[in-house]
Formats: sequence, structure tokens, C-alpha cells
Amino acid sequence: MKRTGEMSKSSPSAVSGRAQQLLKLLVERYIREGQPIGSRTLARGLGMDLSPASIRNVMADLEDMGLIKAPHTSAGRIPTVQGYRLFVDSLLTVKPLEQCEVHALRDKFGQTADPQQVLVTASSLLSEVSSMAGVIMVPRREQATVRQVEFVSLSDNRVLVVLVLSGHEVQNRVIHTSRRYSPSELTQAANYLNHALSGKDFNKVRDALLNEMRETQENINQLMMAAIEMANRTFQGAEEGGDYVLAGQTNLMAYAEMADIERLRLLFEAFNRKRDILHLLDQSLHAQGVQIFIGEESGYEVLDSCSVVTSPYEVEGEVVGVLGVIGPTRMAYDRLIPLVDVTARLLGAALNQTQ
Amino acid sequence: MKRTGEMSKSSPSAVSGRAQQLLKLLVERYIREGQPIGSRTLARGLGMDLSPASIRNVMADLEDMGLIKAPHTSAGRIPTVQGYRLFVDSLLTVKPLEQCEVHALRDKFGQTADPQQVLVTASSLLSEVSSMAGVIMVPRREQATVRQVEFVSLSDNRVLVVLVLSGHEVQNRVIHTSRRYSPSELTQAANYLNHALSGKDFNKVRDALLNEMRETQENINQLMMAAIEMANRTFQGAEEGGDYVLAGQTNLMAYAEMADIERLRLLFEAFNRKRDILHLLDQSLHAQGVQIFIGEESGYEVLDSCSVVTSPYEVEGEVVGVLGVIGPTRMAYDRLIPLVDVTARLLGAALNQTQ
DNA sequence: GTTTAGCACTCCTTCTATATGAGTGCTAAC
DNA sequence: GTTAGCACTCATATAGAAGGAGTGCTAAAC
Repeated sequence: MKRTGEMSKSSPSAVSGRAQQLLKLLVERYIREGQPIGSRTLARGLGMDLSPASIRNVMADLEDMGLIKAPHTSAGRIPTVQGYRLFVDSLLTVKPLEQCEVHALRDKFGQTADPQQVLVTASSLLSEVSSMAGVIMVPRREQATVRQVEFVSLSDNRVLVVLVLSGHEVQNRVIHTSRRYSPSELTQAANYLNHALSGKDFNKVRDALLNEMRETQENINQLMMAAIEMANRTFQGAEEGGDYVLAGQTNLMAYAEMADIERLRLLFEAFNRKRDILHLLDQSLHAQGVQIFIGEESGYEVLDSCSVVTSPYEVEGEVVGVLGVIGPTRMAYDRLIPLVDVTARLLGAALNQTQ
Repeated sequence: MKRTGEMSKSSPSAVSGRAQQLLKLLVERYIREGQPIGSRTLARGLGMDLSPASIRNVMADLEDMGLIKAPHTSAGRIPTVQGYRLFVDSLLTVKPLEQCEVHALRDKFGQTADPQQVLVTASSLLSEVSSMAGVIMVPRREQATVRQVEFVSLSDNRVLVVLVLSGHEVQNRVIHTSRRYSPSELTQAANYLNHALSGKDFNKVRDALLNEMRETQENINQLMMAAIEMANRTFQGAEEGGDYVLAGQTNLMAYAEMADIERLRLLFEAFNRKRDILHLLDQSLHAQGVQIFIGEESGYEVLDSCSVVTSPYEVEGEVVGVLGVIGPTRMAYDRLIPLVDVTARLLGAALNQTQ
């Protein structure tokens, strides 16, 4: 599934000032209109007085450098991946969000308190504002620690096990026990576990704890085993690469460049499978600021006609996840970059408050 | 969005034996091959020796009755919604699942213990076996009661509120309190609430409780208010029509009859919106056994080219939800009906065990 | 009365030919 | 270095013709 990118066939050498200006105009225009741009159109759009013929010369150079290409002989040119890359890296003039837009976003964030809900809100927001798909990695539990364990007695022989994890995530499960436990037994078991587990790296103390329990053979073991097994499963899941929240898949179906339903199906299946997308997001985890994968750059075939704009987000000064938007290669990078950037900050801030 | 169905234009009168036999063959064949069936093909498939011309006469009758139609003058015939309806109601010979298939399904169910997880498994199962979309309404909390409330003290001024609801669902949320509460205060508050709430219909006691609290003005109110607010939100959510788990959307993208990407987009958006689909599923809640909505019968435009096969499922002898598959009108009803039926039973059984 | 062969007719599909037009690359002149 | 001119390419659109699947109708056969 993963592939290595190919490089431009010609020298990626210095591009003359005018050629750059032209490329910029071409990419901007193509992003706006979605159709191959011809020399005549470009000549009109350009400020200076240059004939289409001159433009054609420059365009031929750009094509040699692998920055633009013609879908067929008598069409205009469209940017290649390398063209987009150069555009994004050195030609792009970003359009910062308006103050009111930022405020609108901030307001939306303000409304929700539940951490999980914040992620859902944020991904919906990303997808709505961008008209593409918004994706947010759920925050990684940086160190695998259990903060607190509680046992709550229910009716019959059922006990509710509550695990409070680092990062204030709470997990619970009802277990059926072989006998009824008194409240004091439950407290005792909880105290024991809390003392043994709290603050320590779970993976390190787990085995010691299990051994100890095997020796003492206490019959409240059943409860503790359940708790440990729960924690185990949780942390194992986390190690296996985490999870993400996705919104606005359907937005992608409205783009003409996504019309191939079979390709789209494969993309959606990749979304469901999650693995590939997570790997991609992981790559941005330790980048600072916004990162962009254009077309085949991502290395995943299903994303060949897509670009992904990502940004890591921080909670309490530490990067805990990545968020981004996914859409057709022909996307409004100038608007999306600040959008993703701002959303990452807002999400971090919102998650800080729920801690 | 909701519409009323139109009826057949001609008399839905008695259909002769041979005509029925022919219709059956036609529908079966069309479901298998997906292309309009002509008189010649039908004559060959039919056991008895009849010339295409004779068949044509019968087909003309069937068309007059609104049971089949021709996409255009010189194509064969395809079933109309009414044709499918008659087929499903009185002509269909269901293909019960093989014993080994049933066992395979049962095995899959056996593996999961968490109720929420069971729903996910079951919907995936439905979608995989049917190669269409599988949908499962989450079990309805029949009466809105809170079984138990617990407060767990966390570090700082944070308290974890745990709500155990009827149906063994557990909800939790961390709240920030204005001051630190002692363990005995927490127990006291929990006891108070448990006494007031447990087993009673929440909506009935809520207001009385709130009034009482306003009078006593105890400052542990903050905790109790939070708990009540949580319960309120939960039950309100339940009253607003519940929720469902969906799997295998992408399967639908592989069908030729779903090739229109814009229609598909609208369908997927309806899936996200949930409301319409929930309304539809609700209609099957009090039907006994499998129910089928063919094409426009559902009354929702987005489902015009789809059929939905549903069945309610029971926990402890009481219907708590509906499950089903959604796919193109041209679906293998004979296989799907038993599949949905069996899955409903298995789901009920699996949920019984997790109680 | 039912069945069937025959036949004209419809209309989708495919193929071919042709025109149109947008846009190019190249050359030669400015 | 720039540009006008021109031949060339190729996607797109349109029209006509051939082919074929399937129908409806009529009249004859059973």
C-alpha cells in the first residue's frame, strides 16, 4: 500500500522570477476554476503586457521542469504535484482568517464540555468550513498510567469497575462476580490497586502486580483482575495506533475530481480501515505547524487525487494529536492552512479547559 | 421529506396463476442478472412450452396492472415497486440459512461482551453477509429510570459522577466543583439521590427533587444538580428518537444502480442526519417479524432506489429495537429475509447475556 | 378461445465521418 | 527577448447509418 514517491524528471533548478509569477497565477486560477489554463487566459490575467506566444515559451519551460502538464495536446496546463509543492512552499500568499471567523469558531468550541464531544464538534467544524472532510486524531495518552480505580456495587453479583486514566479519560464496565462483595471489600480492593497503580507506568507494574496477586490468592482477585484486564486492553489499543474522528466524508462526493465512484469507494474504505490514515497523521505528529501532503506525496494510493493539510495540536504544552482536512488536490490551500492552524490551537485550548 | 405513496394505476385485481408464475420468474431473473428481461428469455426459462408471443401477451397484462414496466420501447421488462411487492408478499420462496451459516453467525456473536460492541459487531455482520449496509437501532431504554448514582472523588476539586441507568447502561462525567467535598459528603449526596431516584420514573420525580433542593439550599447541591442534569440530557436524547449503528455504507457504492453519485451523496447525508432513517426503523418497532420497504414505499425520497429489510429484536421478551439491511431495490430478498430474521434473534440472545 | 408465426416498428447502442474550436509548438520576423 | 503567423493535434459535439433486441399487432393454426 505504501509507496515511495517519484521525482521530477527534469532538473528542479532555479525557476526564473517571471516563471514563478506565472506558475503562481496558473495554480491560483486552476484552483479557482478547475479547468486547464491556456496561454491566452494567462496572458490576460497577468498584469504586464505579454503575448500568449511568450507565455507559451515560459509554459514549455515549466512543463520541462515537471511543474505543470497538459491533460492532452490541445488543452491548457494544470499543475503537477511538484507544481503544487513549489506553489505551496514558496509562492503561496496565505489568507489569514478574518477576526470574526476566528470568533465564530471559538464560539462553537465554547459550547461543549465533554472531551469526546469536543473532538466531534471540531471535526464537524473543519469539514463544514472547508467543505471537505475533517479528521481529528483522538489525543494520545502520553504515558500509560491509571490515576484511580473505583468499584461500585450494583444489585445482585454485579460490580461496576471505573478506571480513571491519565488525561482524565474515564472507562467503565460492569462485571459479573461469583459472589457478593461487601462495600468494605470493594474499598479495600480499590485502595490496594490505587496504591499499586496510581501514577506509575501501567506496563511496568502490571506483571509484578499479577504475580503478587497469584501468591496471595485473595479472593477479591476477581475484581482486580477485571480492572487490570480493562486497563490492559485500553493501553494495548492505544499502542496499536489510536483512533480518529472523521466528519464530512459526504462533502467529498460533491467534487468533480472525485467522480470516479470506485476510487471514492476505496478512499472511504481506507477511512473505515483507519490504519493508513492514522499512519499518515502520525507523520505530522512531530512536525511543527501545518504540514501538507499533496497527491501522491502521501504515499497511499487511495489518496492519490487528494491533498491532506494537517497540524498537530497541544494540550498543556505537549503535542497529543493531529488534526486536518482531506480534500481534492485542487483545494484552496491559502484558506485551509490558516483554518487548520487556528482550529488546532482552538482545539488545544478547549481540551485544556476540560481537563 | 416524507411523502405518501401512489397506488397502481390499474386494478390490483386477481392475477392469473400463469401470470404469477411468470412474474415470479421475471423478478427472480432480474434480481440475478440486473437487466431487463425479454419475452424470449422468459420463454426459455419457463418450464412449459410457450412461445415468446404468448409470453408477450401475459407481459402486456402484467404491465397494465402496473407490476412490470419497460425502461424503453425495445427493452425487456423490469419489476415495478408493486411488482416487487406482490413478489415478496406471495410469490417468494425464502431460502433459509444453512445450519453452518447460522453457526458461523452465532460464533461471531459469542466473542463480544460489551453491549455497545455487540451492536457494532452485529451491524458489521449484517453488512458483510449481505454485501449491503447493515443498520441497528440502539436498544431503547423502555422506562426512564436511574438505578444508581455514585460520586467518585478525584484529585483537586473534581468529582466523577457515575450514573447507572436501567438497562445497565453506564454514563459518567467529570465535573469541576467550587470546593472540595469530603468522602462522607459524597456518600451522603449519593445516598440521597439513590433513595429519591432509584426505580422511579425520572421525569416524574425530577421536578419534585429540584424544588426540594431549592428549599434546603444545601451546598452539596452542585453535585446533585450535575447528576440530575446528566440524567436529564440522557433521557431527553432517548426521547428524541434514539440512535443507530451503521456499517457497510461503502458496500452500496459498488452497485451499478447506485452509480448516481449525487443521489448516493444525499443517501449518505440522510445516514448522517439519522432522523429519517430512525423514523423508518421506528415503523418496524411494533411489527412482528421481518418487514420490507421497497423503493418509494419507505416514503423518503433518498431511499427511492433502495429497499430496506427490517426486523425488531427482543431482550427479555420485550422489543427494544430494530435492525435491518439497506440496499438497492434489486436485492436477493429470499436470502436477506432469513438473514435479518436470524440476526435479530441472535442479537437479542447476545444482549440478554450481557445484562 | 388460446396459441403462435410473421412482420412492421421503435429505439437503444455502436460506429463512422465530419466539423468545430481551443490550444499548442515552431519558425521567422521584429 | 518578443511576437505574429501558421500548421498541427486532439477533445468534443453532431449527424447519419447499421445492427439488434424486443415489442405490439394481426391473422392464421390448433
